[in-house]
Amino acid sequence: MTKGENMTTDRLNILKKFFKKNRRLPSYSEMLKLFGFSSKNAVFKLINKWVEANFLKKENGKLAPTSKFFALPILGNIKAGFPILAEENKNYLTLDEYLIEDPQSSFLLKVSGDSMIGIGIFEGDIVIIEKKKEAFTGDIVLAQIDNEWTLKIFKKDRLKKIIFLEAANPRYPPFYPQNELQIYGVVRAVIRKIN
Amino acid sequence: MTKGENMTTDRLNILKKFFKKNRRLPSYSEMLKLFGFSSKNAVFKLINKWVEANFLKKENGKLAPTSKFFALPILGNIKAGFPILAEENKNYLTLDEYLIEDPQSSFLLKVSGDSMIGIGIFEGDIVIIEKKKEAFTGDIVLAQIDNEWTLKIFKKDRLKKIIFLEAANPRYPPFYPQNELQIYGVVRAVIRKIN
DNA sequence: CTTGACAGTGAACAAATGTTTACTATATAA
DNA sequence: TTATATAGTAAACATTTGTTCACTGTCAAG
Repeated sequence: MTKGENMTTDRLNILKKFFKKNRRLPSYSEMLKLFGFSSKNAVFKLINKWVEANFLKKENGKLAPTSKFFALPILGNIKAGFPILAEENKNYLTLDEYLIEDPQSSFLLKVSGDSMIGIGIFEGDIVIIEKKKEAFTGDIVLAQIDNEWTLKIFKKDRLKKIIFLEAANPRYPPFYPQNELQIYGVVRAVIRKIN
Repeated sequence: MTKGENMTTDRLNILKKFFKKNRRLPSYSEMLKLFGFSSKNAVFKLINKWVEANFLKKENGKLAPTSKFFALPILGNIKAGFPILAEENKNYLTLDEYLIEDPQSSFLLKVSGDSMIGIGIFEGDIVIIEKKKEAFTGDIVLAQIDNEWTLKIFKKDRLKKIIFLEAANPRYPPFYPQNELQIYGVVRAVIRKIN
């Protein structure tokens, strides 16, 4: 990596920090100060490099970050050979884009209880739930049972045409609803923050 | 909720979709078309309402979304009483902001293997790793053992002054490093996408 | 009714925007 | 050495920006 490349990566990081803080890109005049230039044309050329490198894009004459701008590098399998930390073979992932397909119909839920430990959902975890009223066998659903809310595994016995809810913890028995069953959504992702 | 409020929420959703797609806010002229106005002043007034409602903010005369703009509602405990889906008592959370404190020193890793199933980290999960070379007892670390990469629990026996790595799976024995131990980072979050 | 708030139109405008052009200095490669 | 690409300065400019002011129609409350 040459001196110049280091320079532009540094500046790209400055730009990323600005966006993280302000949730927008700075204007060219703001970048002047940000990068320590004294000519807007210097900014102009720098921006165009980033556009070519696909960190930014211009449409309608407006500047915007690309997905690459935000993305974290995702490294392959843990068990892959030695050079997993190498610069090559990188993939990128933006968490929000990866996890939340439709923000309108999604919400988060903080899990309490241990009814789902069998499939790795623990107390304190956050689950992303997509609002919907139907589910398929195997879906983890948010349902209302006896005026209480729970996460359970939705099961449908096709032969017997019976619907029931199962916990992922042997200590809890399966639940067979008497009448209709209120399903509010299905779990699309599990998130656990450590520390 | 009145007709008017519905109107503005609809338009806010249009704005959110625009941002999700373009990663920037539209200009007032773009909003003209977006919202179906024919006067920029209509946009101006609408924007100011959203600024007051803290969905957007203006600084330096520049418009930007707030954290509230992106955030998903987070609903309280599953076992909480009936009205957990009510509009009140809402909290909001932005995933990227919540999960990634320092994007510069973080990367993602796709987990393979079952050495961590005991603490709910499964094959296919994605872990967010913060690059660092030191760890505390109990940290889940990414370490290099015998030219192979693994996630293990870092343990320090204070009395014996011994460092060792533990799997969260009884099938794997603890690892006692002969010489020095290469630690590359510690796991800060676990993410599992379902479906 | 009247009144006032609300939602929007339309035009005008200073300020800021991104772009272009011409030029300089520095470093790299032939 | 010469040539050439790179990184930046400086000034000029059309276009677009967000804002302001004056005005209109509509609807609900007193």
